[in-house]
Amino acid sequence: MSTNSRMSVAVHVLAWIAYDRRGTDKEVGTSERIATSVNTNAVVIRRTLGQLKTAGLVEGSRGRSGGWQLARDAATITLLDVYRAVGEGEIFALPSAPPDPECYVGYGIHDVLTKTYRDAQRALCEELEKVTVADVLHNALALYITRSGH
Amino acid sequence: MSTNSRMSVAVHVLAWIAYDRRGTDKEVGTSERIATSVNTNAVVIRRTLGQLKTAGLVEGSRGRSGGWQLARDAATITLLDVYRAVGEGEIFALPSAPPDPECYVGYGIHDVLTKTYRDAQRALCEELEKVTVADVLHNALALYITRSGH
DNA sequence: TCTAATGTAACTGCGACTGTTACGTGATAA
DNA sequence: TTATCACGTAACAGTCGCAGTTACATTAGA
Repeated sequence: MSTNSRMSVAVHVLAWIAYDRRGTDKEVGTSERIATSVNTNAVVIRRTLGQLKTAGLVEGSRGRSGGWQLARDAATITLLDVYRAVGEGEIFALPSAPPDPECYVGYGIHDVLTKTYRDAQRALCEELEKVTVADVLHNALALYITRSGH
Repeated sequence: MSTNSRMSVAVHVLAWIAYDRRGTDKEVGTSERIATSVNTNAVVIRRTLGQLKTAGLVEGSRGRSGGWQLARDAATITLLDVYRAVGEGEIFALPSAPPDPECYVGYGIHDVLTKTYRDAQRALCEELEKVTVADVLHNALALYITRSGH
């Protein structure tokens, strides 16, 4: 499957912002700094942040000392929110060319598949809804502490 | 998301083969005939059938009067079998470039995401497992009868 | 007003998928 | 035995989406 990594980038970005940096020299979350952690280009981060902003998950301010903040508490942002924010659509695609309507099977197959896919995707979304950005951040930090020896 | 339509094509193909054509002039299921119903090229169908064959879902015979048959009863082939047969991989991808290991968040984020994705995908697979090729065929035929007036 | 950050257009490179042609291989009907 | 028919697969083109990058306008605080 040829999926994209926007979901992963978005969650990383949100977890990064959620991490409390008060008292450090990197207090302000800029696209440049976030890009360093994600290891990509700042424009990629800004594109993702634009989607998260449209979805009401983050707030950005321009100009000097601008940057990004969460619009809601990290514990209230689920991965389903993120999934929808980054515009992830259908997991399964129907062929671009419609099937032969004269064929007994072809006539209704697309409608049947559409319904089946919808059910499957609902199950996926319910699972994503169980996990919040705060969970992800917590688990990531736990790994940092237990594994890296810092 | 930029998914492919292999899953849809594969299910269509299996449902087409599962449909009982005894007594008709189209008794033998060839890639050419199946392609007509799916409205695509026969080679595309053969590629898909090759994967289904490898997975043990269909059996093909070559030569004159060759064609395709199901290797198992349609009621025992689930959409999860198909999903695996066509080599659908991960729904969500991680970025190709690894995150910054020096960053508190970047250090463990990929492992956390991987686990979360696995849980979500498991839920999806469980849903696909509930539906069989026989179900799809049955529902598609029902639509043909109730809607088309045939 | 200088500086630093966002917002976005535009372009490139890359890879995956679909569709197509072509041809070799295998098996059977005649 | 041979002609026919269907699979198996390589090879190629066209399309599309994503990721990365550069460039520049816009915005707003120090």
